[in-house]
Amino acid sequence: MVSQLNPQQLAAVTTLDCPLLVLAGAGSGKTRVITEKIAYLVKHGTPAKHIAALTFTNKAAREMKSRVGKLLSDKDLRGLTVSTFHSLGLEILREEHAALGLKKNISIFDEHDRLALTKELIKHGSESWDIDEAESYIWRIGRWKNLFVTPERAILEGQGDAQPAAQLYAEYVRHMKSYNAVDFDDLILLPVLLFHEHAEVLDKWRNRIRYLLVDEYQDTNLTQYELVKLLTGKLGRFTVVGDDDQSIYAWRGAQPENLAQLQRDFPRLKVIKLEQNYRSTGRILKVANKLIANNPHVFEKRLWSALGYGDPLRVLTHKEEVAEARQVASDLLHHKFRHGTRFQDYAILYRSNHQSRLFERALREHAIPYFISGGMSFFGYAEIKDIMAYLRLLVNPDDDAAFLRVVNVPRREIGPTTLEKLGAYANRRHISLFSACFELGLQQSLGETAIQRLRHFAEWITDVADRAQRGDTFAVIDDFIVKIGYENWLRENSNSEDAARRKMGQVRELIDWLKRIAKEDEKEKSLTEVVSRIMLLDVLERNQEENAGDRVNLMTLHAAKGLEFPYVYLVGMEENLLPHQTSIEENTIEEERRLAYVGITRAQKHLTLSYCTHRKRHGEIMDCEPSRFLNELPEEELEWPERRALDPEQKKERAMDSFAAVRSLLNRS
DNA sequence: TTATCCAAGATTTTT
DNA sequence: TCTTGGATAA
Repeated sequence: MVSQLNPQQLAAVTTLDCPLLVLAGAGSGKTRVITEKIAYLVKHGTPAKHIAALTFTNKAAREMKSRVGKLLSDKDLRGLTVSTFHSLGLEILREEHAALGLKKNISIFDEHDRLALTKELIKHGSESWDIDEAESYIWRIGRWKNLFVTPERAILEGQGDAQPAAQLYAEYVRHMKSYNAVDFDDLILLPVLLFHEHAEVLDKWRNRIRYLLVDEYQDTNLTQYELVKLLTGKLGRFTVVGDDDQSIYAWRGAQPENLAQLQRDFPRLKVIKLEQNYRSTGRILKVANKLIANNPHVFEKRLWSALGYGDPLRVLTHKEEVAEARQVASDLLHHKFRHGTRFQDYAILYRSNHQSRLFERALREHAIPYFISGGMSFFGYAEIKDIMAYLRLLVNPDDDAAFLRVVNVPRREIGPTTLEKLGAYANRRHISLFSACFELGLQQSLGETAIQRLRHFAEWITDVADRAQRGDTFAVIDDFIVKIGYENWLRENSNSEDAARRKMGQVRELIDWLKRIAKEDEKEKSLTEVVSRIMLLDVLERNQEENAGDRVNLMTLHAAKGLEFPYVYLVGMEENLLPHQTSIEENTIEEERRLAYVGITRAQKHLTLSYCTHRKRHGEIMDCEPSRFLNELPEEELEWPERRALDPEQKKERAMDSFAAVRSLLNRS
């Protein structure tokens, strides 16, 4: 099986004596290299329990697990870690919580909880904080966490305008700790801090993970890189696989520079390039190479293919966005019938989610089945958040975010004023809202009825948590959802009976999902484990099952990374859309170019690009220019009838050409 | 405490 | 244009 690898892939798999960076171009078989390498390691004396492979998404981890499963026996696989960075972080935190001063029942705060906490802190805190800046403070705090900067350092080193955020950061950390909660960034940051401070703990983990593989390495941030360095130590027993041309998450803190940094930190680093592409035709790769050549590169790379040259790429021009959607839909349908393909062979890719609506409508008009990935997160639904908050509260009653979310849902006549006073009291005493409910001192700030209501709620939570702990956890959960009359509450708060039914369906789906997670793997999981596990999962896992069936794929370019389709439509190729307007303003064109590159390299056989000359934006019809990226593609590979001379240079060339043509005609006669 | 209206803002979103 | 959230009135 190893013999089927090409020479570069083989070298990547068998190189064990030095740290290794694999620069894997799009479609060059990087997942294959990682999975084969895990098998190779096991067969050459490293037990699976000492190997860890890290990915960014649960989906990638799942895929990798299943592929390794085909290469190794169950016995050989035992103890292998294939997980996301965040899951590994959670595992470390759970095992080492004591060293960090945390309790075992850790809550995970999502974006929403984070915002709620921040706003709460701003309201009760220093004058220098501005509630309207909440989002930007959060962004800054996240930045610091990703750059491995502690509050102390942020305060010391922060420039004047960063000071309020730095102060808030310190306060935020303090509160999170008292809630026994962590956010997504903490799942990486806290293990790193722990390893820095406790050499013996680090040793333990280094001994456990003796070989580390990292997928999509270009997407790591500084803290994640620090974690990799700590775990692998000076020996650098690792293989990281990445592609700087597919770095599209810099806006989320990813540092593609980590690729180059590796060479400086590990002088013995070996670099192997995978340049043979097994996905696309030669022509598609030529176009992609040409486009990405406009970006600066630390490592030069040139993809090639043995799959034949293929058809020219088409560029479709449309008058406006509705026409674009309709033409793409009918073009797709014609193509399907002419070539006898399946709907699932097609993908429509766009820059931003709102573009999907038009395509949905057009596909429906043509009775074409479709499937949208991404968009609304499962955890974006209020009913899911409510139930999750209840579950979190059962696991960890000190989780204030969860407490606030559900204390009055359904209505328990505990209004904002009561909560405000309770919050102020809890804040003074440095305790959670839940604990505050039981304190005698509360009588000074709150009336008797309010206190009674709060206590009643808190006691009820304690009681349910107790029962869930002792008895059949899920029976208790089913029971409390009925008990609180959640279904009725949904009915009262929905526009229609239909909507209420749908929402209740979602809740049931969540509970079923929880049950499934509790039972997966050999050992039964505790509610704590299930709840934190589910906080790290999202839409994708759910969509996984729904995606069955022969349907056209609709998704953003970000969501398309890692996927491939025989026929791809890359739509909305216009200035201000791709590249996105804000990217133009902030001058982050290179990342937009990579985004276009990712889109192009998804196509196996045929790629159609499309743009509009006019588009309605925020209700107003605007003129659109074709994307600069279209002009960067080699003209001879495109079928673009409407191509107009777009930049002055080309206009000049064009003019010269026709001038020459006329002259040669004249000369002939 | 809840319903309703109006203004503002509108990328991408692995966990 | 459409959604969301804040302010206001009942």
